[in-house]
Amino acid sequence: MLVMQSPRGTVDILPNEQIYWRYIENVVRQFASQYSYDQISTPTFESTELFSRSVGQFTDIVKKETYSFDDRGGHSLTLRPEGTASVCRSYLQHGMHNQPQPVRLFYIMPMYRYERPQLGRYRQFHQFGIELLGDDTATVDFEVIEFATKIIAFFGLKQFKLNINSLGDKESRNLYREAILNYFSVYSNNLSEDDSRRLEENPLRILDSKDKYVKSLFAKAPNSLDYLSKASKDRWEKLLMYLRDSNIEYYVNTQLVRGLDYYTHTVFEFMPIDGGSQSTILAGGRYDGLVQELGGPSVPGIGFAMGIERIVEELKKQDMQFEKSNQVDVVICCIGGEKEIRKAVNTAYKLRNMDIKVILAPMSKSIKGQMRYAGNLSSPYVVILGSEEIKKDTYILKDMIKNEQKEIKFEILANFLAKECIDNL
RNA sequence: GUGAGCGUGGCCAAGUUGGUUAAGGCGCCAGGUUGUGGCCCUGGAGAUCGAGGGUUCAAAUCCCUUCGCUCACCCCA
Repeated sequence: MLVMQSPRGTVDILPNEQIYWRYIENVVRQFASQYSYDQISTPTFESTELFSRSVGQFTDIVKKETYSFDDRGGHSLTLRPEGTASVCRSYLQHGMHNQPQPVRLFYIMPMYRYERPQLGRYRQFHQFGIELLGDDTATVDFEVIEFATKIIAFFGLKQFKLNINSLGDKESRNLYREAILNYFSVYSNNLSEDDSRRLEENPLRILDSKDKYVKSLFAKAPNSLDYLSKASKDRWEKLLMYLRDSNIEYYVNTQLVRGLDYYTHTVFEFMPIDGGSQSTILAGGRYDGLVQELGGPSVPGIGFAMGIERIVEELKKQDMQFEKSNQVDVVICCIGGEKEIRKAVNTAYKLRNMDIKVILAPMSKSIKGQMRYAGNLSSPYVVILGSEEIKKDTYILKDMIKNEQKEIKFEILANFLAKECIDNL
């Protein structure tokens, strides 16, 4: 039946879905503008090395989820699995560290991850994200979190709660990693395959485990906040203070660790209270070592990414009313032959010059078929042209809602339509 | 990558102890007298039952393979 279909994990965004996308994009752009973020777009593919150096070559994302290939020149390229690394690369490449700091950027771009598809999880998906580079004070941690909070609230996603945690700087993070490793190693014989693997490769990830036994161990497990250096602890407390001052609701979740290696200090995530699996809708954090890791100066950064497909899913649940964006004003129907059609074509041309949204009904159909077509488009008006009208140089204007029609001259028709359709511009 | 469920015309779907032309609804198209939509009536197009192979006299219904979707893991936005 279907000889060709879109590759696994990819979807067509059909006309009736576009409305959600346009809406989200508009909202997001408005927020970006309010917070003074400028848009950046980076290439769909980058040198593979960019991601292994930033995201981390031992993370699952890089290890088993990238779309990588060699180009004809033998360079290994990778479809970007996330946006932060690319933005940092661009920041460096174009010397944005020489601009007044911090630099605020946002993006809306497709991302690629080779994963098993599920609802809300695709191989090509889209993210809106912001990055703030060149300021390491807690004030911008607050700003970024505030931005995220406002956007989530704007979309009416009340069931999503802000979870935050601090991983500390590199040193604190390493100390903590050590502590986790020691603590769980004691129980290593009882760990599942997945969990022992995690413990070996990326100990912090074990805090994400859904295993009941492992979860029971969390209670007495080392707490990341206890391993923060003085400076880390200080910024963490400031951030919480700022949040409290603004009455931004947050939940300190010391089990919150992220899957990308570059995160330091603040990490946060919007998760639903009754968490399903593909349920995180927005997540981010600070990445102070990243730019340097890419060969640049030591530039701190913080940002977040929001999954647009996941927002769309949520909006669909809300039963939102959108205006039909492509509503035509007038459909022109013909009764007769070439002469009538010729005049109809020219009439459409003249009305379009006045910015009226007008289309011809399909001329191969009978008048009944043409009217049905106009009805299906819920066109508020129909103009009918027949031999009688040609003779008198008049037009029949039918109001499809009131079910009334009158025969008028072009001037009157044009003036009327111009007036009626003015708010559709 | 692991485990489970599902896959019938554009959409929603009946039908599975294997057996004549694979229901129905929506949508689409055309008519219901000569130049007009929406309601109603009538008719029509459209499915090699996801694909490939096998078992059988006979399969949408059984078996195998494969593709896709969904769910739980893994992971993550």
